[in-house]
Amino acid sequence: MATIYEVSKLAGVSLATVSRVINNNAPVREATRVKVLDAMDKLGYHPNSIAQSLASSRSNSIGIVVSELNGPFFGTLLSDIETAFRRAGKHVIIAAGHSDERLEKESIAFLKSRNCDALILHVEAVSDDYLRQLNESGTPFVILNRFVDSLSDRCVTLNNQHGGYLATQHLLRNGHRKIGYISGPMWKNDAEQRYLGHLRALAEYGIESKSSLFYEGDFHELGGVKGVAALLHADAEITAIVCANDEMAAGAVTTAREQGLTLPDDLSIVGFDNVNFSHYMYPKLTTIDYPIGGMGVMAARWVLKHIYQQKLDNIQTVFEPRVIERDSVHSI
Amino acid sequence: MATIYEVSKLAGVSLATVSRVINNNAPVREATRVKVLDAMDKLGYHPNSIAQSLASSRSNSIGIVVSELNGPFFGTLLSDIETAFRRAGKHVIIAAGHSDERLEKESIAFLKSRNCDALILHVEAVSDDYLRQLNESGTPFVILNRFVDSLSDRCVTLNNQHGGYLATQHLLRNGHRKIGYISGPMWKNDAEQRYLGHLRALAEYGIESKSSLFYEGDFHELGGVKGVAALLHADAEITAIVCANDEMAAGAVTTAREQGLTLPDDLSIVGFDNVNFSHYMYPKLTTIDYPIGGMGVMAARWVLKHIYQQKLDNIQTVFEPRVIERDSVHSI
DNA sequence: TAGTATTATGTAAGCGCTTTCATGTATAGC
DNA sequence: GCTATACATGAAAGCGCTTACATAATACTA
Repeated sequence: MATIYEVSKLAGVSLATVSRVINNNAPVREATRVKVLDAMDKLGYHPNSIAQSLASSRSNSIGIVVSELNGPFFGTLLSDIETAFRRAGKHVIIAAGHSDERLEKESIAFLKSRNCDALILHVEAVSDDYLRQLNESGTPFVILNRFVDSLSDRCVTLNNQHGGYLATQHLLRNGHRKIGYISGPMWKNDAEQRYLGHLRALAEYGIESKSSLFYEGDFHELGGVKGVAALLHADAEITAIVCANDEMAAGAVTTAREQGLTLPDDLSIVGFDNVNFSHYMYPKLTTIDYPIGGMGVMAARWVLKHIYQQKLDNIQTVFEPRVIERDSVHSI
Repeated sequence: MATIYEVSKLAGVSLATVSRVINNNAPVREATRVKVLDAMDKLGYHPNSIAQSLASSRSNSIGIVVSELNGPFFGTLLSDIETAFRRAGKHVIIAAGHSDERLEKESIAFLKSRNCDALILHVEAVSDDYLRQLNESGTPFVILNRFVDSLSDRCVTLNNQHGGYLATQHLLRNGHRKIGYISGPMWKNDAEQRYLGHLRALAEYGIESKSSLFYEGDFHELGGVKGVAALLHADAEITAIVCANDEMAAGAVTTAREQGLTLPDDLSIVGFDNVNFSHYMYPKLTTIDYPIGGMGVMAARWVLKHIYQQKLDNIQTVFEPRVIERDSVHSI
């Protein structure tokens, strides 16, 4: 592998000059630039990014921690983030936190030891305090889907409460009054917020919430499976269920059908996230759109702007959900 | 950030000794080691991985190129690869090739410029020759889901042909004789192999293949949608369709139902890949299992063994598919 | 106990770049 | 034509490590 030294030799200039044309960060006479470019070409030279990083203390890498690498939700997120960064010549290093405090911390430590210039964090288990502390420690980061006081400018969030509100409102508007709710784990902020939105919609229609209509699931298929079973058992007159994410909705649909119900006639279901399989389902799932890709891109833009000094405007930090009407809600 | 120099100062030893305890690659007296460890602890020292890489010309990073970052298939793959490497203290850099020759080459170039110690490639558009050439160029790599002559020891593949055979055989065994086939793009090796397997099964039952029963799709939902439409139109007596992947199967199911068919009674469908949403479908999809996670892990083991000298045995290079029976096939 | 083999540690030369500072060369203003 | 100013280039000192190679300390042999 050719080095900058050989290029400078061939071009008859100094190392510094070659470096300048590589980085294009200082004036170089056109003729010189051409000489250098030619030499690089002739040698098939590519800068050694490791050496660049060491000398400039910039790794051009961004660490991402998400809960899971698989799953439709994070796939979309990662895909869009990667595209945004690669376009800028940066690369991403990805680690999975598995919604576990220890693993999340480990992932962050790992990424820091990798000299990432910045981190994008979708973490659920670590505390706000930990994040505030991390903020002191040097490595800049932006937080996805979570609002942390005093770090608000680095948080890219969805208005989860409004999403929960919309889901239930949609059912209410379609005439449903006995509405079950299958929640995510309530210790997760987004799960809590979505539920709060649900309650707000109920309240607006003067409907009182009953604990028999609530089931705390796990954000996975199984939660939906157990959830419908429990809900239907507790109150046979339920006509609709909102599931706090699409995976649980998938489990709910399957189980409801297995119990002999026809969907959506006997039971309406609305999901949350608008994950890509939601329209492969039958009936096609009515759900709340979570613009996760756009949020990822926005996080990337934040990094590009604040860390790499690209002049970008309009960093949007709060995103709004909206309902995607498909076939899983029956009007009564 | 503390450096090795400060550690050596505090511990009262030389840089070299500190390096030795970090890397644990040369004898150090126990007392000395303890002194050094203490000093590191006191200073909160973490080695700078960039500097380590530069000095050792080892980046401890592995580049992965896949077609897409989203999609259930690659999610599983990436997840398992990441886990395997992180356990070994390595990290992965991911790039998307989008099944496009230029983008795939670009991704590879990008990863090489990032000084990856090795690459794991799931590429479809670049030629075998390009890969052989790449092999000369220095950066070692392993190829996923593709067999390249003269690089066979670096190829981790699925027996796609056998998969195609199994899919059709399953239908045949259930009494179907008029079987449509929705293929992936035939220029893709796996699509071709699966189709070959299909033909073989047909031949075994003495059934002649008809072009009216074949549709070349795109491996995406749309391919399935158009595929059923075309097939049903060409031959109304079709009783079953094999789709060369689950996404097309999803499109096929939806469209068939929209055309008024009851599944699986009127039409049986089998997919391929056993992607995670395939059992969220209705009817739950009978499909061919593609052990993509295991294959990814095997690729990782190859790298660990050959590049990082871990002593690992049993690198399996060919994986076998198997049928996953669910509810989308009707016996006649 | 001298002599040799081992083990433990230190010295210093890089790895391939970036960047500050100094120097040199054109251009402009008068 | 001469100084002031901007532009262009080079020299050299790192960035924080690893790793020969050299040397010192210890163990083993006869």
